[in-house]
Amino acid sequence: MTDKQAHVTHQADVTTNESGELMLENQVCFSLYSAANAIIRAYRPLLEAIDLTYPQYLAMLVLWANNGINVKDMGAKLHLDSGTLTPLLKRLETKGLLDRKRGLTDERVREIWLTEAGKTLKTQAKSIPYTMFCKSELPVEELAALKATCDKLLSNIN
Amino acid sequence: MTDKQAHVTHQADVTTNESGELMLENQVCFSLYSAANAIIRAYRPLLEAIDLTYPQYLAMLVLWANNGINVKDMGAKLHLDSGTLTPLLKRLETKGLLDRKRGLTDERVREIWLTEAGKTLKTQAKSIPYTMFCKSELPVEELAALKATCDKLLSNIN
DNA sequence: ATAAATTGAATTGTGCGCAACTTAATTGCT
DNA sequence: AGCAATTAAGTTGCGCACAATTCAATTTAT
Repeated sequence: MTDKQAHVTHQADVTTNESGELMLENQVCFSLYSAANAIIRAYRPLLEAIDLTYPQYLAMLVLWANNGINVKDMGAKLHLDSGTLTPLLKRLETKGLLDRKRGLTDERVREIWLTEAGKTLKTQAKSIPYTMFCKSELPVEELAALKATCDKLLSNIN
Repeated sequence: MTDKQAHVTHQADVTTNESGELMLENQVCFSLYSAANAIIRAYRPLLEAIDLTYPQYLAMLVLWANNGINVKDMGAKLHLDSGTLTPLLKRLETKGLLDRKRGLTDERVREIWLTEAGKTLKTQAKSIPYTMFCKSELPVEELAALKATCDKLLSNIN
């Protein structure tokens, strides 16, 4: 969306906004999109050291806190569906970090259990958040505000 | 990175931070990543009406303001490389929205020129930013702050 | 009890992002 | 002029995201 559109909210015909509403430079969404890409790019060298991609790292974060979680619940936490998670989890299984077991009471669900290697990896991942914090070169307060706005945006949009 | 890490900056061993530094819920980057995905998801129904994806829409925004731009300069504006842009621009060419012409003075460069259909599409795209602004349900000031922080983050990280 | 509806996961297909590499054109150097 | 270095774009390959669909297991309604 375009920045500083308050005056637009008072007119029916948005397209008459002459002050460059279709200019890339004014679009909040583009900034968000580019920043998210840049963040993932910045994570890459850190995650290569433990042979994970950023989405794989997120899945491991969920597992480190919720070992044995199923695909649906992990998807709810990560805002991702089985179309993304199933192949991702298969790759992590191939790496030997987890096992994908069928639920005992319900054959449909897949429970994801960390292997010892998967549990051990947590130690090596501990330094990553602080390294990223340093790379950002932003004050904690601004990062907190950024997170709060992103969380609001996410819940408003869904 | 993890939220509220100020106290961590004063200690050498980051891994001793016991207060959940590896918890998904505290990670600014995850919020940013999820919000960016959600934004693109929210654009989709609007862009389907004009048969564009979000990255294709961004390329069209660049062209509407800079007709005849080359791939390298477009990449600089969008923070994307030729590996992403070449196939994307080929798809837009297939749709009949642009022509990819060789530079006259330098045979290496590709100049991207809008067709009449490509120029015409701008009219239909004009209402999109305001629709997205409404979907966000956030005050203009907060969106402006979000954009400012994202822009800073992007330039600090690169 | 059984047919219908729902649910959890997997599959298929498309389009990014990006690293790594290739190709061809241009520029710089001597 | 001639050759090395650089540059712009394209290609290849991998891993997401996600819509759409499929399939099997479970739940529900009758």
